[in-house]
Amino acid sequence: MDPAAAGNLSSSLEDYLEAIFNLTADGEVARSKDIADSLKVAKSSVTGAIKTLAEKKLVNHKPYGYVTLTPAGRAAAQNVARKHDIIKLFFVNILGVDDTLAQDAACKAEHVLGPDIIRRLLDFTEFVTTRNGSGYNLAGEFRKFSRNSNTQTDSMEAAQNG
Amino acid sequence: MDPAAAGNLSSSLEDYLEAIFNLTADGEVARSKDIADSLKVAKSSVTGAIKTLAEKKLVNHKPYGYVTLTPAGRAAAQNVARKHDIIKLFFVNILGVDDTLAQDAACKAEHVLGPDIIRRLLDFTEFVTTRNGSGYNLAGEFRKFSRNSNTQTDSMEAAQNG
DNA sequence: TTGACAAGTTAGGGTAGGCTAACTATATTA
DNA sequence: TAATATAGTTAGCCTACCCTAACTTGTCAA
Repeated sequence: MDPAAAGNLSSSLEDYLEAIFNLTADGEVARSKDIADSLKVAKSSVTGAIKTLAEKKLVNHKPYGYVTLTPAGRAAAQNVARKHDIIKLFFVNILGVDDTLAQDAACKAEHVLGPDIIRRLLDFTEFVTTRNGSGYNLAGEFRKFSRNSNTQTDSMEAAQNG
Repeated sequence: MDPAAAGNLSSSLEDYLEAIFNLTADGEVARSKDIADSLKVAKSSVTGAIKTLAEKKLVNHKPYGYVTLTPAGRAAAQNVARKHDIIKLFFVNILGVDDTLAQDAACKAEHVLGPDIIRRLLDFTEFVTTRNGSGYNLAGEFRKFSRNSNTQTDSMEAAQNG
């Protein structure tokens, strides 16, 4: 897991890596077409990204063949995927965000939150969940609290949502 | 506050708007040089961004003059600044993140979190703070919980931090 | 085994955003 | 008021991504 290569990845390249990771999770190989579909980009964009990732030794690829992650690529992808899961879990389980929205937001936030904040977010979610087991349902109480304080601002927020 | 103009701003343009907002907060005018300094970009990059923002009617500007926000620009900037504050407050007051790190992370996250999540984050911070007032210090308890579970992973995270 | 269709690549172009260097305008100050 | 320093602009270049269109390769079924 070469830190020099995986350390400075753009959001875009992290997305490609994550997509390959998800596509190959069940032992399948990733094909260019599937990557394009899952990221909703053109096939040629995938070719370009794969080329860049291959130069960084994060994926294995020979022309017209499928794509697999190198150990370094797998580590980097796993790191992104882990961030994604932690963020989404916090959004859904603690904040009570709708699953789809949480998914979308996690896809973006995963590229901007560093390891310190991610660790704390994970710990916090675990902390609240643990306390929850020991009698008091903090997330549930927050749900009630939240419902009361937000009724008339929703339409204005919906208009801003992107 | 024209939603068509302010709705599709890039992270970069939001940063410029926010910088102008902060520079003009105390009734001062914003000068190109100051914007460049605060965003750590070249003067010519500011000129280009200002031109784009002026086309979108978000700033007032005449060549070699200073820059002010239009009502629409002020609304958009305020929205970004508000997001920033809410995210940072959550990081610092709830997660116990260091101020500088929280500031940096908020600068990035403010561009990717939508209004629904921002509202919930604000509510949640308020909820925890309110409960805190009524006897139980949740954030403080989390601080203790967090300290115990993280001692040996820190060096590895420091290496990844960017 | 050979078309035909699907998958992948290449070529070329567009936008956004950054940079440096050189120029122009403004402000300061001797 | 003229010289100089600072601020702002312009021109030109670069990188990162994305796109479409056209071409090449691979594969599967008749």
